[in-house]
Amino acid sequence: MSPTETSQPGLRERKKLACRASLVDAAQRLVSRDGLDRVTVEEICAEAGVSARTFFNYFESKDDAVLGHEPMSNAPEAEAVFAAGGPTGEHLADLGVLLTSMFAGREIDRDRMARAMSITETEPRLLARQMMHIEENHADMTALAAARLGEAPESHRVALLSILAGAMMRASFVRWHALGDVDLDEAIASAAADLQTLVTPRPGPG
Amino acid sequence: MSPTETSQPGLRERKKLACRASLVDAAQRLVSRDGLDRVTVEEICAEAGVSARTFFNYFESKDDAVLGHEPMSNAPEAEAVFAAGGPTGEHLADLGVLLTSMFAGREIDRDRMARAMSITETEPRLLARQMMHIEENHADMTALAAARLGEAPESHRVALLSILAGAMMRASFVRWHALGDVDLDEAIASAAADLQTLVTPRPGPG
DNA sequence: ACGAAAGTTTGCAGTGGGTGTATGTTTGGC
DNA sequence: GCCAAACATACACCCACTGCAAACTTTCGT
Repeated sequence: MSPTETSQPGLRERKKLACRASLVDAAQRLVSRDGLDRVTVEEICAEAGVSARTFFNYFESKDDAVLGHEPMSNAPEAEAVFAAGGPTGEHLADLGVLLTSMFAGREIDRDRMARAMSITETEPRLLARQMMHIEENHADMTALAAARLGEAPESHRVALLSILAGAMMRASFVRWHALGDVDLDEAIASAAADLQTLVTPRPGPG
Repeated sequence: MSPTETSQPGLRERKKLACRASLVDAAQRLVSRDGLDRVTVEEICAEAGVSARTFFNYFESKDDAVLGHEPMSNAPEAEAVFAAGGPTGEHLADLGVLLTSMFAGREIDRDRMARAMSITETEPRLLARQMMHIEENHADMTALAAARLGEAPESHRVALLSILAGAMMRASFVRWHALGDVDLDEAIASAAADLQTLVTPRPGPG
């Protein structure tokens, strides 16, 4: 048998990926059609062909399955750059660069992410869940902000920068989804730029 | 019988208020002691002396009871000022003023709010819930932002300003809780000011 | 190729949050 | 005192989610 290049990660691994993907797809399809709380986990599982118990081996909650949530990857080098004063030196722009790096590696499930955003627009609960996931990195982000500002993690300014990072993340996603088919990078960059003009004093038209 | 001035709202109303308060107190006390998901609704109800079904006549969820959540009041005049270009003309500062007005009328349950913040620090789920409540006003805030910027509600900049408002709100609460015994107004104002210096280009030390 | 070891799926039984409904019990107006 | 509206309660129920232990499947050493 010729070794297929996709079989590199082993059969077990591939099966898990497939199962996970089919659960996310089923969840998104059903919820798009019927609404978040008119779809039960059992229905999703029937659609995907696994048992309900297995569902919860993959996801902590029904909501997570709809969002297709997986823990966010971190980018050590980009974080070091940001902590050291960032590429440009301006907080907002550098925050944008940092966010971009965090999502560099995963061009895979773009459509799934887009569908999650769509559903989120009509299901506030999912938004809360998303922000909770952003918050999971709050500790890391706070450490990063402390390093960047050269202040203690308890500093008010550090907390502020950390919260700002979360807000930028959210704004970027919203914009990315609104724009339709641009790269996430562009959405992040333009959100950062617009935010900069918004908060800069005397925003004259010229 | 001399009409006591406190009996103005009627007995029924007073009883409801008392019941609600005692539920919040019981929830906060038990959760502080044992943790959010080691306390059942039944325990809270036993402590407060009401039935479990009644609990859900007051709160949509256990989490809401712990937060003591009630819908946010709006301040029409302050909103008009903000929409018209705000007192100072700078977005961040005016956002601060607006937030302050929104919380002007309720000095009542300061301690309950403080306790909710404390518990939230160790219970991420509650944070998500809080942000969801902030989000309930998202539609209003978006309309307000659109008026202020003179742009359509779908505008990117409008979305940005609206998200920024949410972030400021959160930052203010965090700061208010961290500082201990300052007024909410001061916390909001100083958060707005710090945020301004953070995002202003070339933040030199002098 | 065989079998042990490690990893996964599944059924089952249970906890607890949350809701609809039907039925008392209070409150306020008359 | 009496009636209607508001409220509390009990009961029955659905479903998300969890721990446990028994299958089953991939992997790996030999």
